[in-house]
Amino acid sequence: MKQLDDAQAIEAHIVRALEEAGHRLTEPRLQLIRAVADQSERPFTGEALYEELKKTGLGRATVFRTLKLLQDLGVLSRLHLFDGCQHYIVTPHDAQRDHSHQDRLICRQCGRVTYLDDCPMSESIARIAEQSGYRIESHHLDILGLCADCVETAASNRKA
Amino acid sequence: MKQLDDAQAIEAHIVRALEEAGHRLTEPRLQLIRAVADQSERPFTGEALYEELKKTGLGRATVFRTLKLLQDLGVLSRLHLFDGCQHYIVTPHDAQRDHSHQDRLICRQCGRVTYLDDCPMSESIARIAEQSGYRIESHHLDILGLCADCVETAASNRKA
DNA sequence: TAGCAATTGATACAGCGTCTCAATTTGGTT
DNA sequence: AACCAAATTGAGACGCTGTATCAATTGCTA
Repeated sequence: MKQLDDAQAIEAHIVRALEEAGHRLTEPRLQLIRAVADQSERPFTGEALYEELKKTGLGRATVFRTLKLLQDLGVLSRLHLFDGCQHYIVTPHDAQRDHSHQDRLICRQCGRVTYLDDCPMSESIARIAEQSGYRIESHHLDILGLCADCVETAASNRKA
Repeated sequence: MKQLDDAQAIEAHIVRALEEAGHRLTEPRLQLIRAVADQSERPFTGEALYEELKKTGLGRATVFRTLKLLQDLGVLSRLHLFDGCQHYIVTPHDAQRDHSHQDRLICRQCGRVTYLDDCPMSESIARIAEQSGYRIESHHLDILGLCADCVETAASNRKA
């Protein structure tokens, strides 16, 4: 399983992606990037991020605009959970080159997201393409359950 | 690959699911179910469905309420595409018992959805659980590409 | 350091549903 | 067949998650 980099590395990486794409690194953007990098393993909503950032003066539009920009750059992804589609999360660094897919484990209790480092689908894709006639371009795999920590918590709560 | 039943079978099946769960089969619901069954292989939006059904007098709230009800019963699912999360589609009959997962092929051109009949993940799940420590409960696999028809159309357009 | 495009914030608006509530319909019951 | 209680409906207000507009501001580059 993949460990995400620390907040500082993620921040630097997002900043670089932004500048390489020819966008300006403004104060509001930097603030947002910092907030996002600090949360890198947990999904967050745009609304929650706005609530946090508006204290320092950021506007609603700026928050959502920047989220969209970072999605377009591939450094943020969206999560589609049972209770809605409004969650964002930092895309792992090396998944960004290969836009073709993402495979992740999502904890329904605490929201933690863990990325698989080797794709369990790689061997099946060719067969599925042949059987179905589809020209396959990408896929998304979300595996849902309880992470190790939450399993443990649940177990000890049951005992107590 | 799985062929969905014809519209009539789907309609009957949804009606049965509704009644078995103790809900009433009203005229508005029947109209909605018919409209949905006719579209069974294609995703549709709530808005489009409402546009169609309001001609016969259905209200907006009824349409969305019924969509939600049918989702809760498991006979409708939602699709999360690049351009949003507002698409619904009929869940294949035998995927309903086993709520634990769905595996599907989605054509980005025409929207057609095809369901896999054997889950390509079944062998990987145990290993992933072990390596990650997660207690895995379900998963969603969406494979994106072009369906056979759309591949062909694209090819003949290129020739012309 | 001046200039000008990119960016911002305020605010109105849009898409997709959901809530409220009075009126209607349903399925079961006499 | 008419009655009844509960489920359902439709109209329209509302809510959440963003987007568009536009004047004011800021960052890069000459």
